[in-house]
Amino acid sequence: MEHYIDQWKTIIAAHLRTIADKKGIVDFSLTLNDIIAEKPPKPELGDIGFPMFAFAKQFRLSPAQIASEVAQSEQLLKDENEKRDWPGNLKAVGPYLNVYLERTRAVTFLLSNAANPDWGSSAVFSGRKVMIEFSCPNTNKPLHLGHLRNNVLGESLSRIMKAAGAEVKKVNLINDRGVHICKSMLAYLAYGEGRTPEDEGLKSDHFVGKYYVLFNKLKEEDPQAEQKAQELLQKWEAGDPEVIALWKKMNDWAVDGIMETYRRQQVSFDEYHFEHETYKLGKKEVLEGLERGVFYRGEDGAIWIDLEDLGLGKKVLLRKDGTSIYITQDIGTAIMRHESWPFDQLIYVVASEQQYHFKVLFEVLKRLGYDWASSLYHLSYGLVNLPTGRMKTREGTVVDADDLIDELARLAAVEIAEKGRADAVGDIQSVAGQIALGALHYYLLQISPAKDMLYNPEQSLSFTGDTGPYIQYMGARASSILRKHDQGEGNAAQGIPKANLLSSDADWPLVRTLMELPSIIEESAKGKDPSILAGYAHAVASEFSAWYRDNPVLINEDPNLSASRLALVRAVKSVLMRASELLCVPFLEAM
RNA sequence: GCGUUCGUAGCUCAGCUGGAUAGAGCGACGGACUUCGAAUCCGUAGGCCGCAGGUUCGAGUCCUGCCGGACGCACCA
Repeated sequence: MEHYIDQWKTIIAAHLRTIADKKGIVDFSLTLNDIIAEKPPKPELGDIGFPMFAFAKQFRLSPAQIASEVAQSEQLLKDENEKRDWPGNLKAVGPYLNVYLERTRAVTFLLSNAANPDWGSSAVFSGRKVMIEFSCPNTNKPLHLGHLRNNVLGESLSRIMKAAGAEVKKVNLINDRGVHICKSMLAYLAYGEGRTPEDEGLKSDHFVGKYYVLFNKLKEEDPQAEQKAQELLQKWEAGDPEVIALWKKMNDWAVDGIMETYRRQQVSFDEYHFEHETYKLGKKEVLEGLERGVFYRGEDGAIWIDLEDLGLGKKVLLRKDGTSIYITQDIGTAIMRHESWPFDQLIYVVASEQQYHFKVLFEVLKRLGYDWASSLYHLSYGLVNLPTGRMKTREGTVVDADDLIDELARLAAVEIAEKGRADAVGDIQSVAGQIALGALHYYLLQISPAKDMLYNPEQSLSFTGDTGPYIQYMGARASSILRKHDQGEGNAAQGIPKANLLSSDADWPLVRTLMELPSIIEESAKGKDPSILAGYAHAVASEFSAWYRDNPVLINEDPNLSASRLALVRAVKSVLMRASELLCVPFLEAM
C-alpha cells in the first residue's frame, strides 16, 4: 500500500497542475519531491501539512489563495475519497494545505497490519546488495567503549538496511598483524614465563592486552624494545616458525576473547577477513596503476598518487621496498570483496579520524577505473569521550567493554532487587544483562553518528527518561497487559475490535505515531542513521505511557472497547518489538 | 598554517531537502499510587539557536568572515 503521505502528495500535485493549466502556464513541471510535506505543529491543524509558498511566484497568486483554491477543488472531488487508500479532508489554513485523515480507515489499516511481525519493512532498497564493514579490532588488546559504539552502529545499521529491503552482508576485518601485536608478543616473552590466560584467571583478550600494556615497562627497561618489535615483525613476515607459533597462540587468545565480547553484545558477522591474509593484496593493483600512469614513482622510489587537484595532497601507496601499507591493503580488500560479492554499496563504519584516509582510498579506486568506487561510503562516527576527558590508554582512562557491560548488569540487578521485581522476572542475571545492553545500545545510538559524544556513565545508568530501559519498560508493560488478558482477566474476549472506538482525540496521536514506523525505517536507512529510529522508539513509548494511563484496557463497560484497546496495545507491542530489534535493544516481556 | 567537522535551555541532545509559536530527556520546583507494574505520569520555570554581515516573501537550517572546540594533514593502522 502506498504510503499515506505520498498518496496525498500525488493528489496535491494533480490539483496544482490543474491550476497551472487554467493559468496557461506551459512550462510547469512538478515532481513529488517538489512538494514538501510536514507535520503540523499542533494536532488540531491536521495530520499532514503542505506549505504553498513555493508555487506563489509561478502562479502569481498568494500562497493562501493557492491553498484555498486547491482545497475548494478537492471538495468538488469528494467522491474520489471512496477510492482512496487514505481518505481524508483537505483544508486551507493560511498558506498551508492541511490533510485530516479519515481516522477509522487509518485505525483499520494499523490494526490489520501492525500485528504482522514484518510490518514496517519497506522495499526501498530491495534487490540491492549492501556490504557493511564494522568493528575491525586490533588483536593486541580487548575492546573498549569506542568499539562498542562502532559495533552497535554497524549491527543496527545492518538490521535497518535489511528491514529496508537490502540484502546485507556484515564483514569484519581483523587487524591481526603488525607491530602492535609484536609488542604484546615481546612483552610476553619478557614477562610471560609461558603462562596462559587460565593460569592468570584472565579473559584471554585481557590477558593479551595486559602484555601490550607491559610493553611500556619493557621500553623503560630496554631502550631497544621498539626496534626489537620491528625485528619481530620482520621475522613474522619472513615466516619464522617460532615467531609464527607465538603469534598464532597470542592471536587466538585475543580473537577468542573478542568473539566472546561480540556474543555478549549480541553482534555478529557474516564474514571475517583477516589482515594476515589480506595485507599483501593491492600491491598488484598499485603496480598496474603505475604502468598505466595513474600513479607515479617518486624520487624516493615509493609509489605515489597526486591528489593536489582535489586538495588532498600527495599520498604514498606502496613503499619503495615494495611492501604494503594500510591503504594498499584497503585497495586490495575492496577489489577482492567486489569480485567475490558484487555489492551495490559498501559501507565502512569507521571513526571520523579516518575521513582523509577514506577520501583518498575512494579516489584511488575511482582513478583505477572501478566504476563501483562511487558506491563506497564511509559512515563516519564521532569519538566517545568521557566527562573527565578523552580516553587514553596511557592514562588508564579507557573504559573496557567487558567491564562496562558487567558493571551495567550489576547495577540493573540491584535495581531489580530493590524494586521487588525479583520473583516476577525469574532469572535476574539474564534480565539484568538484557537491561544493561538496552541501556548501553540505546545510549550509543541515540546520538547522530557524526557527532562526538559524551559518555556519561551516571546518565547511561539512569533508568528514567530517554533511555533504553524506558523503552524496554513500556514494552514490558504492554506485554503485561496482554498477558493478563491471555490469563482471562477483563472482558476484551467478549468483544470485537471496532475502529471507530479508537478514533477519538485521545487515541489519535498514538495511532498516528504507530503508523509512521515504515517511513521512519525508510528514513533511517536512507540517512544511515539509527538515531532517527531511536527518537521514534522513545516517542512511541512515551505516547503509549500517557495513553494507557487514561484509557483502561482490560475492563470497560463496552466489551468492544476493551477488545479495541487491546488490539491497539498489540500494535504498540509489535512496533516496540520491531524498533527495539533494529536498535539492538533486547525486548523484555517482564522486567 | 591548510583541510574536515561541530557550536541550539544549567547538562546531554532533536530539529529531514530553508517554511506555521525552536522541541525532548536529565537536573530544579510543584503535583498524582484503595484503580491493567509509580523503573511511571501530569504541570511550572528555563533559549538574541557562538558572534557579525549577506541571500530570500521567510534563516537554527544556505553563503561569507570572525570566535571557540574536536579530528586530520606518516613509507602507523
